[in-house]
Amino acid sequence: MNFQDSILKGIQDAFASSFQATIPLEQLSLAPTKKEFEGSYTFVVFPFLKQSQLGPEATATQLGTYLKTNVAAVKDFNVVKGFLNLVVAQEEWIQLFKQVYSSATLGQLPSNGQKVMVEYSSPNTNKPLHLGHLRNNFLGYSVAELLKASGYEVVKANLVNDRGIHICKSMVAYEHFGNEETPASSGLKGDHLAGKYYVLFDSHYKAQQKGLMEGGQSEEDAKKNAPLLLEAQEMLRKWEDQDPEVIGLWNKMNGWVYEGFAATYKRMGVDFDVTYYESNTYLLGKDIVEEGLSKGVFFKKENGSVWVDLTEEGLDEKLVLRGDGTSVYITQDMGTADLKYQDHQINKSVYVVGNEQDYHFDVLFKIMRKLGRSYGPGLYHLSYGMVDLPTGKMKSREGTVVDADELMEEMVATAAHHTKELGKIEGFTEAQATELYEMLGMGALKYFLLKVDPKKRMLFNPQESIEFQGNTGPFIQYSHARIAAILRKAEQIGVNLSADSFANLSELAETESALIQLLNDFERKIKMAAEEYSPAILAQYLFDLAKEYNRFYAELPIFHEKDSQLQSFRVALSLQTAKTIKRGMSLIGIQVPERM
RNA sequence: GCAGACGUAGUUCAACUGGAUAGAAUAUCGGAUUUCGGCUCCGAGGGUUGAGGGUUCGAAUCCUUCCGUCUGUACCA
Repeated sequence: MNFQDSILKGIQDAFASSFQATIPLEQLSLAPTKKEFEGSYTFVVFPFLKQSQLGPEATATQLGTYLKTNVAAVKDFNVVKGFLNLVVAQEEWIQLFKQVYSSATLGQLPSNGQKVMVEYSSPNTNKPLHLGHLRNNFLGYSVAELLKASGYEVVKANLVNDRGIHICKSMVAYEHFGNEETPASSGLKGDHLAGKYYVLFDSHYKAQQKGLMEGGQSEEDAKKNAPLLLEAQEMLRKWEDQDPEVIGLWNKMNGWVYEGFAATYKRMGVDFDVTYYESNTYLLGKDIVEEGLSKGVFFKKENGSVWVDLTEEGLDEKLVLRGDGTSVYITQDMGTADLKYQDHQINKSVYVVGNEQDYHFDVLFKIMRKLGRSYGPGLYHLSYGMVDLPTGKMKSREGTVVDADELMEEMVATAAHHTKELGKIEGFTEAQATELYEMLGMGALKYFLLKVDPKKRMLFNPQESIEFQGNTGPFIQYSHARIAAILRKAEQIGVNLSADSFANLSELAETESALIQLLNDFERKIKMAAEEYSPAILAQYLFDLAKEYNRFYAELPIFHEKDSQLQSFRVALSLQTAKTIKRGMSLIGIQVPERM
């Protein structure tokens, strides 16, 4: 039991003895004290005035008096209005630090026996990934890692949209204009090659429309009748009939795309335990429609189409199967939800998908719950906001998308440029330098995209994202490298790092206890970030930790400290901070260097 | 039209879920350092939390009415 728990227990006892009131422990909580006031933890008494039958100040004072005499950790207290600020005894901080310092499982909570699937990325195979996908992938990866750290067993899944009219468009264009071009012959990454033909399709399609309209057709008709579109539709039919030639081309082009994606994923540092392909799942879900009809969850209209009535839940009636018996989007999603459960017996299922699909997932989850699925309550849509550019909205058709590969390349190049300018890499081999640039460039990018609350729409500012100062990834990476330098020196001169070496320490500076307080908060933050599916919570924490460390570093000497206990303690504190930063950054997918 | 999300220093974001004088970063201005790393640290200015009303001891947060921005509302995926 650490002293926070003993303080809470003390408050509970104080209510019992001073006010004859029983308050469940869950209702009591401590907040960190604002820095303008003296103390480390604050208890807010307002909510408990009914139990105390006294005014706020009197209640707080009575509680404070009780705590000071009965709880060892509480050295002193002060009362401001209804806020009881508690000053923690120095020895308690040192005790707490020893506890944190000796933990063998830093940043890993015990298993909770639950299994969760996190589906993210989910690309289309007709074009390369862009900035929006970066947010999706970084979020998905990080949330999966956070869930793992907070005790879940995690399955990372990718559902690839590898079929449909958009893929056929790329294929049709390739047939017309491809001249047997391949990634090898063109020097293009496979996904970029497919994307090139998707764009070509669009421009030729538009030209045909224009021609038809000049020939007298309405815009609407021209869109429907353009030969290229008809060809793509015909190709989709052939694909569904398993036409060998079409399937052959489809396999060939998708193969190129997967090679391209593999390279992109590798650089992004994300991975998957399972990959689902829509070409395998798009026919699923029809049996669920039958099930829903027999359970009375769905109903049939005169033309044979099947619907679900969600008006009681505040939504509309929603189609789940067309009149001709063919599937719609949500039909296969129902099927895939069941498939995921059959394959992995998951308790929870997280979908990392943009917020333009809020309505869709609302409907899907309500249906699965109505059908009584055991995993129904565990369905969660991690809905994230769009990424805007300073120039305005991203639009693929207008060519204002930011390509993921290009952006990553640019970030790494900028990191290289910055680092060379600062000239801190003497002694690095070429390979080490390259590795460092990669770490810094990707760290800057990931941190920039993850530090914002996922739910919120965010602005991507290219200039600001590659900054190395302020609330950035490289600032935190720098802090780690700096501590690593200290640890190297400590080892060299043989500083004793065992907890015993500072056993009799009794005086701490304020920045030291503040650091301990932060270090102790690590696992709570992991838990919070996992529960809210928000890597931003952890990112913010790591920034605060790095800042607090830098303050400590600026204020107190380490190797110039004469007292060997203090010196050992400060190096140990540095070590613990480095470990925490390293582990925390890994949970948001960022690596930290030993030197930079 | 209907539904939902959002609106916080010049800018980009926080605010531990209703708590204290709304905090960081950045930019601007001023300062520090015989130290183990000047990508560091300290300080200053900068706010009617879109507007009004309500609930509460207490509201950026909850309710309500406006205003603004965005998304969704396909027998598309």
